[in-house]
Amino acid sequence: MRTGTKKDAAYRQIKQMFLERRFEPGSMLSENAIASGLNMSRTPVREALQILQSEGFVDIFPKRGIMLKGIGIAAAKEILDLRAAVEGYVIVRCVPLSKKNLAELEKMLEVQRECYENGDISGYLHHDAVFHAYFIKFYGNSLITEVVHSINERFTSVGLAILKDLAAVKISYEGHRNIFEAVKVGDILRVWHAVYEHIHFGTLQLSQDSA
Amino acid sequence: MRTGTKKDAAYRQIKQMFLERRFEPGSMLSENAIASGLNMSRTPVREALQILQSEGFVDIFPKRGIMLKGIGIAAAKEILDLRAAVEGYVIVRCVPLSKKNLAELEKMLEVQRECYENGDISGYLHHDAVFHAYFIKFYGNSLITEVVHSINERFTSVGLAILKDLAAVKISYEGHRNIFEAVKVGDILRVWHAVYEHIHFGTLQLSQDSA
DNA sequence: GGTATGCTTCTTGTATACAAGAAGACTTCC
DNA sequence: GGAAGTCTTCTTGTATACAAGAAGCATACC
Repeated sequence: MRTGTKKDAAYRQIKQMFLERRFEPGSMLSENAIASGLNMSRTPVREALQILQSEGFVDIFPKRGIMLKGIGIAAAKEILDLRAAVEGYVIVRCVPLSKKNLAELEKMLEVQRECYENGDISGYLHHDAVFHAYFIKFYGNSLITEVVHSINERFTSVGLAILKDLAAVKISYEGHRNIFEAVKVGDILRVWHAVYEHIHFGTLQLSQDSA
Repeated sequence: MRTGTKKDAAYRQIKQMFLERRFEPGSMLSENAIASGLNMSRTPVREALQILQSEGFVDIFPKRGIMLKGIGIAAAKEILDLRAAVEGYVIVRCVPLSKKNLAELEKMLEVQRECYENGDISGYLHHDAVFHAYFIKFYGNSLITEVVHSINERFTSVGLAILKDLAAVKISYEGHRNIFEAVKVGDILRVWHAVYEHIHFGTLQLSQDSA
C-alpha cells in the first residue's frame, strides 16, 4: 500500500474491482463485506462508495444497500455522443497541426494498421485509445481532459462490444485515417464530419447488438 | 427539513452557502465549525464535503483542513471552452428546428432585447441562461445535460464578470441572434462559428479583467 | 387458504471516542 | 538574539457503538 489514506486506498481498490468486472452489474454490495475484504472499517469504504456514487459507478439506496450500476445501451450511446461533441471540437481546434505532430499521428496509424493485419483486436483497442487521447492531451484543456477521462473510465467494457470483429476494426481504422487526412488538409468541416462519423459508428454497432 | 438523510441536507446547505458566496474563496473551513453550524455531527458534513471535493468545489488537505476553491481566470476559460465544445455540437445537431421551436426562440430573443433596452443586466443574465439551456434540454442527452449543469453551477459568479456592462450585454444578445439566424437557415458551419464566437466573447471579457 | 401483524435480521445513517499528523508557539539552551 | 527542540492545539482519519429503517419470514388469526 503506497497510499496516504485508507479512504483513497479503498477508492482505488473498489474502482479497480469494478473495472475488472469482479462483480456483476446490478448486484448488491454491502459496506461490511467490502470493508472486511479490504481489512478496514466501514468508514473509509463508505466514503469511497459515496464518491463512486457521485461518479456514477454505484447507486446507494438508503438503508437498503448499494447497487453496482451497469452501462445500458442507452447510456453508452449518450457517452459516445458526448465524446463526439468534445473530440470533434478538440480536433477541429487542433487544426492546423505541425509536421511533427502529423508525423506522430501517421506513425500511430501505421501501428494500428499492423494490429488490424495481424488480427490483434485487443492491441488495436489499446492503440485506438492512444490515438483518441493524443488530440485531447495535445489540446491541453485540463477540464476537458478530466471529463473525457472520467466518462471513458466507465466505458472500457463497451469498447469490446463495438470493436467486436476485424470488420469493425477495419472500419474504425479507416475512420482514424479519414480524420487524419481531414486534419492534414485543414478542412474544418470535413474534420468535424469525420469525427462524427467515426464515433457514430460505435453507436451503430451498439444498436446492432440490441437487435 | 424536508430531506431524507442529514448527509443530503448537509450537501445542499453547504453548496448553497458556497453559491451564495458566504465564504471567501481560498478560505479554510473546518468540519467541526460547519457541523455545529448545521446542528449535526461531523459525519454527514464530512461525507457531503467529500462529494463537494469530487465535484471540484473544495480541496481537502489531509490532516490540515478544507479549502474552498475559487475559480481563477484560467479555470473559467476552460469551462467556457468546454461549453463551446458541447453547446456548439448540441446546437448543430438540433438543426433543423421546427417552426414551433424557432418561434419560441424568437420570443426569447424579444425578451432579451427588452432586458437590454431597459438596462436590466440581471434580468438578461437569467434569460441568457434560459436561452442556452433551451437547446441542451431540447437535445435530450441526459449525460450532456448533467455535465453542462455541473460546470455551470460552479460558474454562476463568473457570469457577472462577463456581462459587466450594457455594451457586453448588447454583444451577447447579438451573438444569440447570430446563432438563431444560422440555425434558422440551417447552415451548420455558420452555426458552429456563431456559437464559438459567442462563447469565446466571454473568454475575451475575462482576459480584459485581468489586464 | 389468505391476510395481517409482529419479529428477526439485514442494511445503512449518525454520533462519538480516540489516533495521529501538521503547524505554530513557546521554552530552553547556547 | 538566534536556533533547536518540545509541547500545545488545531485539524482530519479511523474505528466502533448504537439508532433506525426496510424487507422477508414466520406465526397467528380469521
